[in-house]
Amino acid sequence: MRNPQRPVTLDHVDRRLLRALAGDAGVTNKALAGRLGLAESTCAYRIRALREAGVVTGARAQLDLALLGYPLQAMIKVRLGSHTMANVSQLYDALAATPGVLQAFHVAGADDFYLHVAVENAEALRDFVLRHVTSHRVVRQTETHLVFEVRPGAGVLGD
Amino acid sequence: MRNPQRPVTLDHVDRRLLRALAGDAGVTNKALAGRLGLAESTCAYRIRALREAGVVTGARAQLDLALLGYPLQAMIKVRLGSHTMANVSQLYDALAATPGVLQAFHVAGADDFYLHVAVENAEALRDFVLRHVTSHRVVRQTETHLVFEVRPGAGVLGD
DNA sequence: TGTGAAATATAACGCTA
DNA sequence: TAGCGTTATATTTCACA
Repeated sequence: MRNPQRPVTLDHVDRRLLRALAGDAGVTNKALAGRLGLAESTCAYRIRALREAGVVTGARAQLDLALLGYPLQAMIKVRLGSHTMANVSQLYDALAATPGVLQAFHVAGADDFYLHVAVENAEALRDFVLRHVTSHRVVRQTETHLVFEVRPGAGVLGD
Repeated sequence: MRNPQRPVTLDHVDRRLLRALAGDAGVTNKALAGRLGLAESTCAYRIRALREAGVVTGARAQLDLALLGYPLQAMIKVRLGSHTMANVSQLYDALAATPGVLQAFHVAGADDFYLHVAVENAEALRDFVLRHVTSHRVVRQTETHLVFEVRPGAGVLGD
């Protein structure tokens, strides 16, 4: 690991490696090396270096949420009535830890949090909001928007 | 692969496997089997079955965006002036493919898209909005909110 | 960059409950 | 049907030249 504040300098090969790994972390070193025209040993070395530098922080499996029985997604905007540090961070912890929450964004503006959630159906969504969001005293208002679709973006390195 | 519409039935072991893989896709089969108390052959078999069932769709490396030089994140709400199918899907394609976009949400409500983006600094954020969002004719209005922090949620399986 | 040894993954098999 | 243990083969990883 390195100083997490100072940006790392990457060359073109690093960028291509990161792009490839961001798209498919399961790719084998052999395949990657072949695709980029590197020796396998070199490719493995650079990937390890990127990991040790902290640029690659881990890998997560992507799940088909609909197949798992959670075909409905929503974005829930949460607005607080009180913004003491303790209130905000405690609620943030609680919301992020609630099953069904895919991501919790703490944002600036009129709303405080955006919760991206996946649920079984409309009824489960209503229950989620009532039981796990508005049930917190500090929550003053919520606004729930159905998510038609989520797409992975090009990312900071482009595609 | 299976019929992508019909939910799969998972037992408790499958759930634990998916939770583990969602948190760290890089874990070795040996370690996973040991942790869950399975034979390595059984563990490998079940993981492959989950993959073939389409439950696990892939794996993505997580990058430290600040270390890469993109320490600033924002959520940009995008509202269109015309909602023909062609307009919407074409803009969606263009926005998702724009470098800097981490995720693009197509949502119901007054706003049409939420763009989660990462940029170098405030100036880059302004340029992003002007050059890649409001430059599209069909975009009527945008609203940009700084993202203080993003947390991975517990996910549909809990943590 | 290349090499080689150790660790690991993969896939197939038969056996069992 | 699912789990287990065992094979053999392929692949990855890592230290070193």
